Amino acid sequence: MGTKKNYKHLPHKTIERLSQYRRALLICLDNNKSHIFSHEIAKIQHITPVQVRRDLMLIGYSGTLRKGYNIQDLIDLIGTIIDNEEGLNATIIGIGNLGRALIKYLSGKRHKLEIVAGFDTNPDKINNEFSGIQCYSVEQLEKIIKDKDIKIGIITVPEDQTVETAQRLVDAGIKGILNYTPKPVEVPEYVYLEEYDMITTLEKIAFYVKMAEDQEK
Amino acid sequence: MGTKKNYKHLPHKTIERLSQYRRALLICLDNNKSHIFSHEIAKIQHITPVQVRRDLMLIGYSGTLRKGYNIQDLIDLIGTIIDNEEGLNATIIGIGNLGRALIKYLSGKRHKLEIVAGFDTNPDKINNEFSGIQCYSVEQLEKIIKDKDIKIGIITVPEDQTVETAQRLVDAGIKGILNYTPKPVEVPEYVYLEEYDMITTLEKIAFYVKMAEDQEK
DNA sequence: TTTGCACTGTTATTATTTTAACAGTATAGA
DNA sequence: TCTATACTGTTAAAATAATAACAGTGCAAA
Repeated sequence: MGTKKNYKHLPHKTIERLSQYRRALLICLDNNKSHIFSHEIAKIQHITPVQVRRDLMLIGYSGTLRKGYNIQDLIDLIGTIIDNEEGLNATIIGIGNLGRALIKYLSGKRHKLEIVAGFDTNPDKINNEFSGIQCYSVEQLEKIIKDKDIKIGIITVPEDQTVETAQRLVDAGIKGILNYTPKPVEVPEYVYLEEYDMITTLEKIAFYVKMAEDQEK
Repeated sequence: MGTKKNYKHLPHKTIERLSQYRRALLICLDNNKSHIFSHEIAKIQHITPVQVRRDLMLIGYSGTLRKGYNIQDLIDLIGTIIDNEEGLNATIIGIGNLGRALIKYLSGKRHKLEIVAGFDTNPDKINNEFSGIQCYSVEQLEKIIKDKDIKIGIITVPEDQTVETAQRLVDAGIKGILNYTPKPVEVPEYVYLEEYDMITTLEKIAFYVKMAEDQEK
């Protein structure tokens, strides 16, 4: 009777926060802390302690009264929930400034989630390494994705190549796409798609800054 | 009785979508379309037509039956809502790969929201231009922010400089901060803060890819 | 040993966001 | 001129997410 927790029904927001909790916990671990209180996590994440406790309740983790949560245990548990046990390989298509920033930042950070290849059309970049990641010609996209069992594709190509790139990724059997270009793409429902346009975030901030200023008057 | 719409109470999610609608509308405008249906916008944004119509209702915009929404008018209206009439200046601190990617992408895209300066500590970068944006020494941060009336700061510095950078921005009188580093910061409540960690997005995708795979079995 | 305190864990409530239902209407075609 | 169609706009309902309320508990100080 495998009564393994059914993490499938965790709220989307909780998933995001679990990732953020882990990030914070890893920092605390580096600082030689062994336990942490819900209100400490909450402060780092700019949320309430209740929300932290509620999230942890949902994943079935119990802390110790007056001592808080064991940091290492919690990191491990979050890992079993959001990480793929066998690891998951990702690739970045478009080794421009953004692509290189991502490679540099992501590589080596999470051993269950690795960037294993980059792609570009520029001959100066092809066959070079960036932060230890090999850059291939996009012509080899399908082959490398298959060979290296890549499941997630991060699109950082110039806007006019976005749609074609996404299509090739889908055809190559990719399961998740993160599109950092401002051009929206369409994918079959079996591919998980996340689109992030930096200008949207910026405009949102601008809106609330404006609102705050109007308030003052 | 200035019954100007009170956009202050628009849902957060609607604000985000308005920015995205405008992005999509601008593309359609380039393609010489004059009108667009709610279901067309919806398809681009991967949402339902109902949600589009509801958002537009909230901002008080009316389309034409059987003709849809006038693209230019809608772009203009969204502009009056999310843009600051006098424009809003922003700056990027940290002209590494990510900073340069942002400058290149954002500069010239929205005339009411401009990157007007960059900052770095590297002497090779200081006093150079990147995509037309002047890079200054961080030593001049406070002065330039005041002189150029900068309201929004985008942090793309190395992780260990995040907290100090945020503090200086706050002290310099910045009103909104977008933190792209993985290190969370604290700001007073009068500063609007948005934090974005790319690894969170990626881990979220990994989670749902994993879920989909588990499903198959 | 008792009382207050500082935590966790859970249920209940409220707020927010999305989705559904449907009323209204101009156009096109019969 | 009647009817079906293809839209918009609005209200109602449902789903999701956040917050509040509070019960439980063990330590610590008196």
